[in-house]
Amino acid sequence: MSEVRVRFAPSPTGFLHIGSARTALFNWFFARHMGGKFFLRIEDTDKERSKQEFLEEILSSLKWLGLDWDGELVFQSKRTEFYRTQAQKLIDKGLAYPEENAIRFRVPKSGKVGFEDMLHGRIEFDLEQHGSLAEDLVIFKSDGSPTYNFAVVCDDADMGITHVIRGDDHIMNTPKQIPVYEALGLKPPIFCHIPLILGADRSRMSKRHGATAIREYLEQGFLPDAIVNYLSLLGWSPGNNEEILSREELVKKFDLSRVLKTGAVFGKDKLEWVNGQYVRKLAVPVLTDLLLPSLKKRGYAPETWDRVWLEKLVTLHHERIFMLAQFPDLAQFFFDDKIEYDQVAREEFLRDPRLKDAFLKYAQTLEGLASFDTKSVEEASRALMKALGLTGKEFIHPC
RNA sequence: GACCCCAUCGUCUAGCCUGGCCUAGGACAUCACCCUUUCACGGUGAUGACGCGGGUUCGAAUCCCGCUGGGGUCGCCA
Repeated sequence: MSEVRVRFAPSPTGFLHIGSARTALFNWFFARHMGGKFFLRIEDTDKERSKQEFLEEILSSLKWLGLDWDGELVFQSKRTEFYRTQAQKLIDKGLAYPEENAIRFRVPKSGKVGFEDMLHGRIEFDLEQHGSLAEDLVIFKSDGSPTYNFAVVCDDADMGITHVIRGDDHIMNTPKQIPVYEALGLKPPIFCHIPLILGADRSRMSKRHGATAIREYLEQGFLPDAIVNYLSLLGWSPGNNEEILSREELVKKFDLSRVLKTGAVFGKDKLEWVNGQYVRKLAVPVLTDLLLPSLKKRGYAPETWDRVWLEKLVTLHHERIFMLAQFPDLAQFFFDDKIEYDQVAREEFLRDPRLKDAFLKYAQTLEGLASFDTKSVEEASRALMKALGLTGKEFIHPC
């Protein structure tokens, strides 16, 4: 088989959505696994909604996830002449016609249109009983730009795309695109419609289900490798019980034919667990560097703090962090003396009458220590604890 | 509504193609216990699923049909 060529084709009309990222990821895995090419095409034919900031956001999110692409970016907005040439071919053949300022493609009105989907097998549509397929397809809008369904066909063929891996919300677009391929005398690619990522109510994931933009996960302190790992497990599995897999292992094991046909609910609990697994694998100096931004965001200036001390602090919390942004809350007592005490904790832990003189005694005990080191502090603490008749929990929380 | 897709624990999934090894395995979450002077990490265990009904077969989670349920699409948006 010839070289595999796939593409991810986002529209710069919003941030990179977690679902789109998963589609991009599966394309990328497939390309890298097969030793093929992964291209990026920017579908910016909607002049109103396409924004430069969104394009930058999408590209930086892809880079953050480690999804590198081959070749130059392809901008649909720069290829209008190409689409126009293609449309003219159809007009010349009598397969398309101008209507007002738009151009419509004459779609076949009877018979069947079908295709062999890599995941679903044969999917077929009966044109006579399918309402939305009956109307002639607009391929050029009256503002002079091509429509999605037309530009996609022209580009996928022109770019030599061999496999179109996209969300299954595109299944109904496929019977619109296939006749265009045929009319243009082009060979359709292999289609593979993968299920969408769902929210808790099993409808396609959107803002009301929680964070959907990749950048939000970055801000909350998720690690890109963890996101990649978690996303790869949504709708796919290596076939055994392995769950924590490195990027290299994923590329090696990824098999498009093992992708599930069922939509998967995005579960933050498990993502957090996966992220925690990755956090624990990090070396302390590396983790410390990753923690700096969250500290700065809180208004602290960690770069002025003693590095050795900071790393000790990070070591102390290493096992507790599952999202980087938690750190300032977790460790605030060590670097912020202006914090408010926890009212609930106060009620829960300070009511015990046995604690009455505990603070004073503890302070005296510590002051009387010959040397202030881990061993003697611990021994003195244990002794006092025992003398007061307190358990570890009763003693540690208040003191 | 029409068309299309889908259907294993609460969630992510293994098993399904190539029926028997499945009294359905793993993970997250939950609960209990262990470890631990707190929390957390780690360990052990518990709860928990083949949507329903018909077939086919000696035998079905696995194959077929129907039903039900859920989702998606019906733009000069992409």
